[in-house]
Amino acid sequence: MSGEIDQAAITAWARLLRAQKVLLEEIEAELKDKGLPPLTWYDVLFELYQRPDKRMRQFEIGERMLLSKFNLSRLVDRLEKNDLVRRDACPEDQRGAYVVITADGKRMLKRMWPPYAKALKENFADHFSKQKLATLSCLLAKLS
Amino acid sequence: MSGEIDQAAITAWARLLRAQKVLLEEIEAELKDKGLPPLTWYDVLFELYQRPDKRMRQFEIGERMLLSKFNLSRLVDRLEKNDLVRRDACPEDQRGAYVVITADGKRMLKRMWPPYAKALKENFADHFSKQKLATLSCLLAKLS
DNA sequence: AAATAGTAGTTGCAAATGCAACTAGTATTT
DNA sequence: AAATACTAGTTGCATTTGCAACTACTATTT
Repeated sequence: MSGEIDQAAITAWARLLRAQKVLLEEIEAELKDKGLPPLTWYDVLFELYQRPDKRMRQFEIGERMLLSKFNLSRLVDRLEKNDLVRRDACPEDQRGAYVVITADGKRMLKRMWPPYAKALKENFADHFSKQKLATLSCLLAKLS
Repeated sequence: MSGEIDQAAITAWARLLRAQKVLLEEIEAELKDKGLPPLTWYDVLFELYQRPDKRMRQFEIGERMLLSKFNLSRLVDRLEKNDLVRRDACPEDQRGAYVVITADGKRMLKRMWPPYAKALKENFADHFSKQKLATLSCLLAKLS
């Protein structure tokens, strides 16, 4: 509310930036090490998997993942090329299509989770008590 | 320490990811809107500016900013092309050079700060009390 | 002091990202 | 029902990132 920004805020921001960067790199490295695709693929597949009908419109994925439509368009291309998703006709709106997770996609999700979880645990979860995790989570929620 | 990763940890991680993404986008948008270069440029310039002699070896910048040497090499190219830094000879080690911030570089730093600070304040600092900021900062510190 | 290993930085190439312009369909206005 | 505005998604192009191979120098071994 006041004019100036606090030094404490800058420090916190710097740490947030750094923490996330390190963590992301660890996770990506772990996935790559196992010959698996990048984290973004997991995110898309997981979003789809969560849905009762295992499908979403592209723009819905974009909203959830905060991804621009042009990038998403090509990300879905890549997933499709690897048979992890399929584009199904969308009778309700002929402009777009449903992105549907395939059997291969579900398998990939299962294969990606263990290394993802491992990296997350070692580099993130294990550094906090349950109590502190809750606090952190609660604080970060204020930003969304 | 235990085998499984906690749901609370996953949620916290998801929020961290999301918060940082939104924030970064806001900041970059603010800079772009003012016709200014990306945040990474600010970071390099600031690292240099902080030094008593206003210069650093490339690998030092890389260590501080967690940037790979090849990306850094080209980032410095871009900065140099815009006269924001200079590469000075390094007599102690002929393999590399000193990256030095120029007068233009310092000016750019000053121009970039207000929009950066504004975005940071509005999208981050203003959402927290001093107390909560300290807590957040302290928690994030555990990850470095 | 020659040989070997290691480090700093660059460069070519492939993949990913960001942007603007575009196509094609939907919704709203008149 | 024609015209206009809007939305979903794609594509071409420029910039950026990531990787591997490379050059050039420094440090360590023998």
